[in-house]
Amino acid sequence: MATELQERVWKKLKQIPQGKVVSYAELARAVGNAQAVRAVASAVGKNTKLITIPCHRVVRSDRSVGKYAKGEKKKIALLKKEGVRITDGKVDRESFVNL
DNA sequence: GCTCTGACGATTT
DNA sequence: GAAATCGCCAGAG
Repeated sequence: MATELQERVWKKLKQIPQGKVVSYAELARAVGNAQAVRAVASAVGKNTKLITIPCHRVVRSDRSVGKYAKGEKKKIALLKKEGVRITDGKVDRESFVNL
Protein backbone atom coordinates (compact mmCIF):
# COMPACT_ATOMS: atom_id res chain seq x y z
CA MET A 1 0.00 0.00 0.00
CA ALA A 2 1.00 3.58 -0.20
CA THR A 3 0.99 6.65 1.97
CA GLU A 4 -1.46 9.49 1.60
CA LEU A 5 1.09 11.61 -0.23
CA GLN A 6 1.78 8.92 -2.79
CA GLU A 7 -1.88 8.39 -3.53
CA ARG A 8 -2.42 12.11 -4.06
CA VAL A 9 0.72 12.54 -6.13
CA TRP A 10 0.14 9.51 -8.31
CA LYS A 11 -3.43 10.56 -8.93
CA LYS A 12 -2.16 13.86 -10.29
CA LEU A 13 0.50 12.14 -12.34
CA LYS A 14 -2.18 10.16 -14.13
CA GLN A 15 -3.81 13.46 -15.10
CA ILE A 16 -0.77 14.56 -17.04
CA PRO A 17 -1.47 14.19 -20.78
CA GLN A 18 1.02 12.49 -23.04
CA GLY A 19 3.61 14.81 -24.50
CA LYS A 20 3.34 17.17 -21.54
CA VAL A 21 5.33 17.52 -18.34
CA VAL A 22 4.95 19.10 -14.93
CA SER A 23 7.39 20.53 -12.42
CA TYR A 24 7.66 19.15 -8.91
CA ALA A 25 6.67 22.54 -7.52
CA GLU A 26 3.54 22.60 -9.66
CA LEU A 27 2.73 19.04 -8.69
CA ALA A 28 3.21 19.86 -5.03
CA ARG A 29 0.83 22.77 -5.40
CA ALA A 30 -1.67 20.56 -7.17
CA VAL A 31 -1.77 18.09 -4.30
CA GLY A 32 -2.27 20.91 -1.83
CA ASN A 33 1.28 20.96 -0.44
CA ALA A 34 3.03 23.70 -2.36
CA GLN A 35 5.75 23.91 0.27
CA ALA A 36 6.18 20.17 0.59
CA VAL A 37 7.87 19.78 -2.76
CA ARG A 38 10.51 17.56 -1.13
CA ALA A 39 7.95 15.20 0.32
CA VAL A 40 6.14 15.06 -3.02
CA ALA A 41 9.35 14.30 -4.86
CA SER A 42 10.08 11.52 -2.40
CA ALA A 43 6.60 10.11 -2.96
CA VAL A 44 7.22 10.04 -6.70
CA GLY A 45 10.52 8.28 -6.11
CA LYS A 46 8.81 5.61 -4.05
CA ASN A 47 6.73 4.75 -7.10
CA THR A 48 7.53 1.33 -8.49
CA LYS A 49 4.61 1.04 -10.89
CA LEU A 50 6.37 2.69 -13.79
CA ILE A 51 3.66 1.36 -16.08
CA THR A 52 0.63 2.38 -14.08
CA ILE A 53 2.11 5.73 -13.14
CA PRO A 54 3.86 8.00 -15.68
CA CYS A 55 6.34 9.36 -13.15
CA HIS A 56 8.72 10.26 -15.98
CA ARG A 57 6.52 13.25 -16.85
CA VAL A 58 7.65 15.07 -13.73
CA VAL A 59 10.57 17.44 -14.21
CA ARG A 60 12.32 20.08 -12.16
CA SER A 61 11.21 23.69 -11.98
CA ASP A 62 14.40 24.84 -13.68
CA ARG A 63 13.33 22.71 -16.66
CA SER A 64 15.98 20.05 -16.16
CA VAL A 65 14.51 16.56 -16.42
CA GLY A 66 15.61 15.65 -12.92
CA LYS A 67 16.26 12.06 -11.89
CA TYR A 68 14.67 8.80 -12.91
CA ALA A 69 14.67 5.20 -11.70
CA LYS A 70 15.93 4.05 -15.10
CA GLY A 71 18.33 6.95 -15.46
CA GLU A 72 17.94 10.54 -16.56
CA LYS A 73 18.97 9.76 -20.12
CA LYS A 74 16.25 7.13 -20.36
CA LYS A 75 13.77 9.62 -19.01
CA ILE A 76 14.69 12.20 -21.62
CA ALA A 77 14.47 9.68 -24.43
CA LEU A 78 11.07 8.54 -23.18
CA LEU A 79 9.71 12.06 -22.98
CA LYS A 80 10.98 12.98 -26.43
CA LYS A 81 9.35 9.84 -27.70
CA GLU A 82 6.03 10.99 -26.27
CA GLY A 83 6.33 14.32 -28.02
CA VAL A 84 7.98 16.48 -25.38
CA ARG A 85 10.48 18.86 -26.90
CA ILE A 86 13.75 18.76 -24.97
CA THR A 87 16.72 20.91 -25.86
CA ASP A 88 20.11 20.25 -24.29
CA GLY A 89 18.56 18.46 -21.33
CA LYS A 90 16.04 21.25 -20.78
CA VAL A 91 12.32 20.77 -21.35
CA ASP A 92 10.64 23.32 -23.60
CA ARG A 93 8.18 25.68 -21.89
CA GLU A 94 5.44 24.64 -24.29
CA SER A 95 5.67 21.11 -23.00
CA PHE A 96 4.64 22.15 -19.51
CA VAL A 97 1.02 21.62 -18.52
CA ASN A 98 -0.92 23.42 -15.83
CA LEU A 99 -2.63 21.17 -13.31
C1' DG B 1 9.08 11.04 20.03
C1' DC B 2 13.62 12.48 18.01
C1' DT B 3 16.80 12.26 14.02
C1' DC B 4 18.13 11.46 9.26
C1' DT B 5 17.18 11.34 4.65
C1' DG B 6 15.24 12.64 0.05
C1' DA B 7 13.44 11.75 -8.09
C1' DC B 8 13.47 19.63 -4.90
C1' DG B 9 13.37 24.99 -4.78
C1' DA B 10 15.08 29.41 -4.15
C1' DT B 11 18.98 32.19 -2.76
C1' DT B 12 23.72 33.25 -2.16
C1' DT B 13 28.70 32.78 -3.28
C1' DG C 1 26.50 30.90 -15.18
C1' DA C 2 27.60 26.96 -12.21
C1' DA C 3 28.22 25.20 -7.57
C1' DA C 4 27.32 25.29 -2.76
C1' DT C 5 23.97 26.34 1.17
C1' DC C 6 19.75 26.63 3.61
C1' DG C 7 14.97 25.59 3.97
C1' DC C 8 10.84 23.11 3.29
C1' DC C 9 7.48 18.73 4.46
C1' DA C 10 6.59 13.77 4.88
C1' DG C 11 8.12 9.17 5.73
C1' DA C 12 11.34 5.67 7.76
C1' DG C 13 14.47 4.04 11.47
